[in-house]
Amino acid sequence: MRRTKEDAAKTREEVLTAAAEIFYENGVSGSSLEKIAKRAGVTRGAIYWHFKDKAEVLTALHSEIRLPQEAIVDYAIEHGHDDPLGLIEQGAIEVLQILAEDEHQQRVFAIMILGCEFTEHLTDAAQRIVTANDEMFGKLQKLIEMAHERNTLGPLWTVDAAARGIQCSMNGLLAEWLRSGKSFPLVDVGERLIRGLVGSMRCGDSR
Amino acid sequence: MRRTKEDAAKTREEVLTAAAEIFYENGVSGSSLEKIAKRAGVTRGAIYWHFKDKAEVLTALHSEIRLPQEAIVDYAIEHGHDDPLGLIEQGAIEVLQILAEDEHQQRVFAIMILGCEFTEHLTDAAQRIVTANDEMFGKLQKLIEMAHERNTLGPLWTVDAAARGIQCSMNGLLAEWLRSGKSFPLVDVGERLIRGLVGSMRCGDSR
DNA sequence: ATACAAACATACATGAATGATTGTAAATAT
DNA sequence: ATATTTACAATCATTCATGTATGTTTGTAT
Repeated sequence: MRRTKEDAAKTREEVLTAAAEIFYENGVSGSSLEKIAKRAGVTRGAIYWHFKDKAEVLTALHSEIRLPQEAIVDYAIEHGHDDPLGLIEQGAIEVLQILAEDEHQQRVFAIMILGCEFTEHLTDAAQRIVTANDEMFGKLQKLIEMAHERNTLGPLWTVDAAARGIQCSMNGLLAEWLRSGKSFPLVDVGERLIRGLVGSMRCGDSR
Repeated sequence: MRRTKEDAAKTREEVLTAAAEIFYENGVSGSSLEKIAKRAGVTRGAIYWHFKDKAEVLTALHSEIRLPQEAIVDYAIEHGHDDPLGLIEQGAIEVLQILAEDEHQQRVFAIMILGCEFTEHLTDAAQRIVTANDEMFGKLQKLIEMAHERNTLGPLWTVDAAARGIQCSMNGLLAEWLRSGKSFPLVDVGERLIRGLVGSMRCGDSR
């Protein structure tokens, strides 16, 4: 029964893959470790060997992927700061294109925002999303602050409102897309949405 | 112990209020009927008298409030169709102002979109939200179609993309606001967001 | 006044999920 | 070659929520 280290790592991965599927199908609280184990072709014992409990399985899934929020801003930072608003626009579109192709990321992301319960006293899993969102907001703020300093931010917008607006629209877009079962073209809608929004933030285009 | 009809209706309301609180604090699946009963000052027996099970409590909560999506479109329909885009703008802002004042609606709405799990095979509770969203999308489509026929829809947008864009942005705005613990001014951000978006949809303002 | 039904409370049975414990075969270290 | 640890499987006890069944009190109709 005892396997080599590579085998162990493989079963660990298989458990995570199975967990992503089961979580996606039944929601986190609706998924028992028994179901996950059965799907992965092991027993609960194997899961308890690799992970402390269900929460740790979720955490492991989360740490596997990068949130779109993080990716958008990283793109902007990576590509210089000549035109902050343009960078946000480009970054967002890039991220959407990548995410639209990656089914595993879609599943995990769906679990994070749809199959997980955000309550008043947050679970640590939900807390990570909140934290990532906050960080992303902070970075967005800085980028838009730069646009503001260069007088390229239209009169309709404040720095904070602009950052929130982008954050809300992007998260809402992804949430709706996943919730609707990907019933509309993500990149097409997203591109128009982000162009329209950022366009309205540019000086002279405000109204 | 037996109370009059008014007393019964009162306990029913108290159960629903307690349920909203408990669901909001612990999430739907994390809430037992025992907790709800204790909070309401009754026993589980009382809950089972008024409702079939936990799902029916949730359904009762849902049917109490109107989704913002529904309210926005109804506003537009109610106020004539001279300027469809303007009506959407006004309607959205109206709805935000009302929702920002009503704590109970906020709680129930938070339960619906954050404290509930959207899975692959949806629960009937989640299904209702999806359906309501779809209906709202259809109506939004019609409104924007009218704008399109009057040639007031900018070249950046298609009818479908515009409807999706508004839907995603509004839902995302509310979700972020609630998820962040109402950490930013909803009406202020929302007003700029919807003005910016709708502004970009108007002819001549597209880019 | 009596009979019945409404509006609950109380008690119990059931099942599911969890966490812990124990068993064990194979890999690895010595 | 032996000891030890790894990587699980199998079993078990406990908790916890649910659903149901039954009991009890009080309105209300006749």
